[in-house]
Amino acid sequence: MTATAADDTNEFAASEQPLSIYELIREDIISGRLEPNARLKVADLATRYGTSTNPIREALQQLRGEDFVVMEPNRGARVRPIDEAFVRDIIEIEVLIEPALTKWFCSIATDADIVDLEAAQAEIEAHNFADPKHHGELDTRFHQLIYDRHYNRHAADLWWKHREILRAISRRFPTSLSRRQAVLREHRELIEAIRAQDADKAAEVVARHVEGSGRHIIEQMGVAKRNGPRRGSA
Amino acid sequence: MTATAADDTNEFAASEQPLSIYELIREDIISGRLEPNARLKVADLATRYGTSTNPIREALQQLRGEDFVVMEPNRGARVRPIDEAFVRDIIEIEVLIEPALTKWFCSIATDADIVDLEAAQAEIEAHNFADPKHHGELDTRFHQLIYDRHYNRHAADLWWKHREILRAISRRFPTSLSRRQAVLREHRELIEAIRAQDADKAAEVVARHVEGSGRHIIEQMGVAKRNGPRRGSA
DNA sequence: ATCTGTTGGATCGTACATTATTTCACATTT
DNA sequence: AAATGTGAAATAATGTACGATCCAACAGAT
Repeated sequence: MTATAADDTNEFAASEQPLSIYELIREDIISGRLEPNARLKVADLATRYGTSTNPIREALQQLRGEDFVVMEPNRGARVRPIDEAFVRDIIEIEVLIEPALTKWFCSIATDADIVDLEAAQAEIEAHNFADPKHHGELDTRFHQLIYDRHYNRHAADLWWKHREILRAISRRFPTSLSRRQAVLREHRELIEAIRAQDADKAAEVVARHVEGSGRHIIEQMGVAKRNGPRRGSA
Repeated sequence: MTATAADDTNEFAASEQPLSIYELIREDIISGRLEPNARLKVADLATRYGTSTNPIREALQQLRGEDFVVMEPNRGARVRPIDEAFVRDIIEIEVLIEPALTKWFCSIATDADIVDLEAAQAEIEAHNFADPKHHGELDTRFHQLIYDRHYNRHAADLWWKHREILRAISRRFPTSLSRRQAVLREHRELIEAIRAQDADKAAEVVARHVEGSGRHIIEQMGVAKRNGPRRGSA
């Protein structure tokens, strides 16, 4: 799979080839334009994307296979509702996988790779969390440098899929100041560990990084829920 | 062995509702009736399952999302070809996930759970690898006792999916005598570790178990390839 | 107020049209 | 004459339209 359409925000999308219906719906789910638990009527989507219903149905089935959509017989499809438990489940898997991927990267990293990582990190620090969405893209690119060339495509794809889901969520929440500091610190620690060829240290840092990221997202979700869905004044 | 497509679903005959097209195709892929890399023409499948093409197309899309089939634009679908690298990738992920699941099981296992595990193990030993397919079912049930109640549904589902793929492959190969011994020994070790509440030991045993299982499958695949490519419908 | 028949809407299955690809005969070239 | 390029027909995937079926909400009657 390896959908390498990572950094394009489908605005200049028409330049290459028209994205498939599947990709369009997927992007709309990840970006939040189609909200979690939103009903997905094939007729509506057909008019929305200017096609007939059959491509919509097939795209939804594929998305169901990827767990982005849930379907009940004769009752249609909905965007997968994402709750704290779901995020926790994904994070627990990533805490296992990402350190393993990182360890291998340590054994093949070159000077050029270190330079790339430092450049990506510099961009993150320069941007300094100004825009949550853009930060998400930069942060994804940073970690992608480490995982993308891994020989285990299955594991890398799994990371990517989880990453997109998490990005879709964290996009809606602010990043606390303490979390920002931790992110920057852990990234720097990670680069240092890789440079020092200390695979165990790098794995430990990544595990802590993922764990902390997940905890932060879950906390933000809890805050958002306590403050009530929409309906601001209290 | 020709055909016998009809009676192969006997074990689940109690199921009242007719299986969906998706489930039928999926079963045919896992059971090997649809061979790896086989071309999947919607028209053929439509006549095969006695329906029109649309349900077939949607089922294939879902299976694509689950990575059971691969599709190229305008060139149709094929059963995912499974090679050694693919198995290795899955095993590497399982080596990470299964120990973690097992550790948690240690903390919640009851006497009744131990009894169930021993009963499942007794069945495996009684059967003694007489029929590869049946052994696969028994072995799956053994491990399922450990993973099925885990709170992390995502991880458990991932295990189940990988398990089905591996079962589909190993079903075609014999189990070497040394591997058989190892399987039984490791299962007993695992039960003992759980009984002794030694989570680390249990995790270590499981990691070794998965690793060995994967290595064995990959070796068998290599043997099969050297002994000449399969006869088959192409 | 609960139950039942009706109605509206959406999903699901079938048939057909369109578009792309593969195949194979045939002509051209070396 | 063998090899290769061309093009038309066959084959199969993709898209569109429509009828059948199922479910949910609602109106009216007991």
